[in-house]
Amino acid sequence: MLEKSWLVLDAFRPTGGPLRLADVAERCHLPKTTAFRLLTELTAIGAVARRQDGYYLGRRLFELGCIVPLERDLRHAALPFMHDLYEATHETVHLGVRDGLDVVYVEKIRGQEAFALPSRVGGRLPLTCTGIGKALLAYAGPDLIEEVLGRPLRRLTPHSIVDPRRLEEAIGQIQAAGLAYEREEAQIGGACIAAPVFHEGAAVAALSVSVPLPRFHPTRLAPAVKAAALGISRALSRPFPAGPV
Amino acid sequence: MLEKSWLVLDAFRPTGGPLRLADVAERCHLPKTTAFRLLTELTAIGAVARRQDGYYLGRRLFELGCIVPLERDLRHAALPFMHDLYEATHETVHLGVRDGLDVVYVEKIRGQEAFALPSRVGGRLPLTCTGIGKALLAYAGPDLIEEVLGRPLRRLTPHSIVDPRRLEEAIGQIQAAGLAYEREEAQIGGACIAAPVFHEGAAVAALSVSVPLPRFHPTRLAPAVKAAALGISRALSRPFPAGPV
DNA sequence: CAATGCGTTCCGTGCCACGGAACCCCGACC
DNA sequence: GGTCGGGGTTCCGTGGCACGGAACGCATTG
Repeated sequence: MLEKSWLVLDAFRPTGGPLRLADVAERCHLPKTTAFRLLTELTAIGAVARRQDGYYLGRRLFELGCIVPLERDLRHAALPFMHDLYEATHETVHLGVRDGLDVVYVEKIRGQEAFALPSRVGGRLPLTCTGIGKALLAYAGPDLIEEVLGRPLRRLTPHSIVDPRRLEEAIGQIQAAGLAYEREEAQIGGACIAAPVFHEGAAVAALSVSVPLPRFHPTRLAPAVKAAALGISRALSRPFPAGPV
Repeated sequence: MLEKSWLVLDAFRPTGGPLRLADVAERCHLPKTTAFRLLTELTAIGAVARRQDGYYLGRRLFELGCIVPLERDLRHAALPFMHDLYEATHETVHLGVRDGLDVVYVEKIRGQEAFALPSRVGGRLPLTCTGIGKALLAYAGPDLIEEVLGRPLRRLTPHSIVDPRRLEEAIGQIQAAGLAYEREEAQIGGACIAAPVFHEGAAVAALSVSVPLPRFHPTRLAPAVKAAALGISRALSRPFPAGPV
């Protein structure tokens, strides 16, 4: 039952709803009755909310989601530096972590002249198609790099890197410079520059600034991104205040 | 099983972990074996993560929590205005909604000289002890006001309003001015000013600026808070872009 | 009116959630 | 070194309940 209930919750990706009973049943490949039963229970629990137009993910998920410690602690450390970076650039600032072969976006400050980006907090994109992902990959160690190079590379745009040799080359450059660049690999018309954030010698996250391509001036952005990432790394090496603020 | 599993997840409030098996069992009043079984399954699902020092809430909750639509849509609309307000004041900016008799904090931008506040995103505080809560209450309609006034009022500090007559008076003032003030009711040494955010004639959220008391100048803050809240209300009356950004 | 599609209820069946007891491991203490 | 206690893990009999097909109720459409 438990596994099925999470299947149901996942059916609400990526928008959180609204879904009708029949939609949920179909997405989960569950009998209608089972889906109904699960939705009813999840609604009682608060993990799902029912409105006139259908079911939505519910507040209880929001409340628990906010206290997931990894992401919470990382956000806590990173947000001041991200705000500084945002104030310096007024462009979209992202913080992401690696989970398997994906970037999971942990925080995002949208730029003033925001353009549509495929990223969202809590969302995932392939490591190999994004600045953050490549920065994380470059410092993830030889085993993971090997693994990634040994698989078909995913493509988000015609510019996405799908040639393992190109990727290997890019990784080398990232390792040399401590910075990752991305041009239209995740989004046509978009570019970004990313730097890894370290904790106890490992790259636990990466920080990026995303820009429309015509406005992309790497040499101008690089020092600010690097400084902010370094600031976060330093903040992460200090102990956290105990308990909730 | 489903209900018990959410009991287990709630055992991780408010910090998200670390908890040992025995802690979880005790908090949930469940037999150790049951708690172990549930934790093991939740770990397999990704809702809980196990580390050397114990169990934590897991990433899957984070990912789903980010797409809970009410909070997501409200954040999306409010964040630009909150950033503007933050840039104008450099103080802590909150956005909260009402759930039952609580404020649930939906977003928070921490001030540069942050001081410890009891609020956190995804957390709850009593309506009657906070600026946001009082703003929400004032526009929640007579039934809820009656209900709240008819119950013992909760206290967070010695300054918290626990006299129904005082609260009623405060509500009247908020309704007259369209602004709620709070002085040391939620936190000794803290103050804030809050304004409601409307959507289709109802106060669906409220926005506040929180300040250490010595720095609290309501007349200076009021126009900015009110303008930002109005901006959010306006943004909420416009249709949203469909799907994830 | 009939058909269709939506959600909801009913209930027989067999799956599995439950949890006490036993077990294993490790660290602390005598 | 042996014992104890506390942490977690495994085992398995039992009865609780998850499951889902079928039936039902309602609204809409042709």
